[in-house]
Amino acid sequence: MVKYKKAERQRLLQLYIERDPFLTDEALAKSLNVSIQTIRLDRQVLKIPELRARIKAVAKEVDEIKSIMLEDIVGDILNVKLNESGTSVFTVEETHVFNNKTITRGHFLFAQANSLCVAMINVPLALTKSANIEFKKPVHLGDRVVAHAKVVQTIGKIATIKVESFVEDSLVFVGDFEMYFKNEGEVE
Amino acid sequence: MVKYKKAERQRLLQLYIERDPFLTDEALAKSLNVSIQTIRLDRQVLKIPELRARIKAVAKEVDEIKSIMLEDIVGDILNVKLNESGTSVFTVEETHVFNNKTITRGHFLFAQANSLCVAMINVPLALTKSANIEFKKPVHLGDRVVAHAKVVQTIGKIATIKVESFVEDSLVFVGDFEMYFKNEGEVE
DNA sequence: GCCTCGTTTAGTAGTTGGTACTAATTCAGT
DNA sequence: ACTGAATTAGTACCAACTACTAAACGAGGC
Repeated sequence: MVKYKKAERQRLLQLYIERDPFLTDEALAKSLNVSIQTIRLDRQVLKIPELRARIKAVAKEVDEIKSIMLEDIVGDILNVKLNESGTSVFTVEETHVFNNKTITRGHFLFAQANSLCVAMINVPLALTKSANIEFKKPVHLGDRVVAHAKVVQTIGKIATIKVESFVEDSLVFVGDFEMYFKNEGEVE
Repeated sequence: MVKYKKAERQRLLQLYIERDPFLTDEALAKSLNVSIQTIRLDRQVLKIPELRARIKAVAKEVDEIKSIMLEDIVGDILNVKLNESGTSVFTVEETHVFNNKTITRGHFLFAQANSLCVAMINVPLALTKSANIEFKKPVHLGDRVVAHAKVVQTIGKIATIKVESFVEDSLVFVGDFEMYFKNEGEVE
């Protein structure tokens, strides 16, 4: 039942809402031991939006994240000549780097290359059979990674694709991918 | 300005809300060319909650999704003997498979193996230098993938790790990873 | 003591996006 | 033309606010 001073109360308010954006003014008023009006004044000066707006913002964020996660593709694919060549651009964001570091986790570079290979094969479903990859240089937060892929050969149901990824002019990743053409309804 | 029949309208209603949960009854009423009351009756029979509840439900997913995405690790890592061996378990969910198919996108299997290799190296930051991987069999939605990793040799700043991933007793993925020990503050 | 200014609280009206309900109207099929 | 289902209209109520005015409180200065 402590009464905080204005500054401390506003600091706590901010903290509480950051920790749990689902708190109503009423709940906040009770836990900070002031009236609802005070909470509203505080929110106003701190420019914290109301509960519904906060929830909406969180939900919008989730939507974006989900749509990114549900994509088959990592990176934006450009200039695909089916069964020939293709290019993909991928910009490294916070979610792609190691915690509190700036170096990109390798599997995103692999995923970009792999996605590009899948997209270049003109069949309903192409699966990666094998890959031989090399990480040439660390890639950092904010880097724009451009992957170039070329089909080297196609024998029967297997295509061999060479991928080279660059940040600016420096080679960061190379990979040889063997892609397998899977027919619809095929038994595995 | 078409008026749909009841069944068709309710089908569309469901579809619209699934595609965009942020639609108000008013907006839905306009696009389906009926009154707000009809939309509310429809929602009631279809057991679709109101806008705020829908948004809230979406927002509540945030913690799970975010924590999954912000993790450095794909899969749960068990039994790690540093610089020796390790095991990781990864269950394939909807987000990991190709759209409307059941086959896992290869880069998640790679990511699992790669994450496990990173976790097994007892330095502040281990980077993948190269990998030689093979996808032996397609992995499906719901499959529980167990990856076993063994350090084969360590020479200087490079460790070689062999990873084998299984679904039940069948080998689905093998990979040889070269991991590079990155010292703190090292220039790249 | 009293005065004052900043802070807090109280109270009112209005908003959004609903629920829950009743009653009236429209439409479709016989 | 009638009937039952479907639709629309209308009302009261709710949560969680915004925006505003006004009153009460409280600590420091003279």
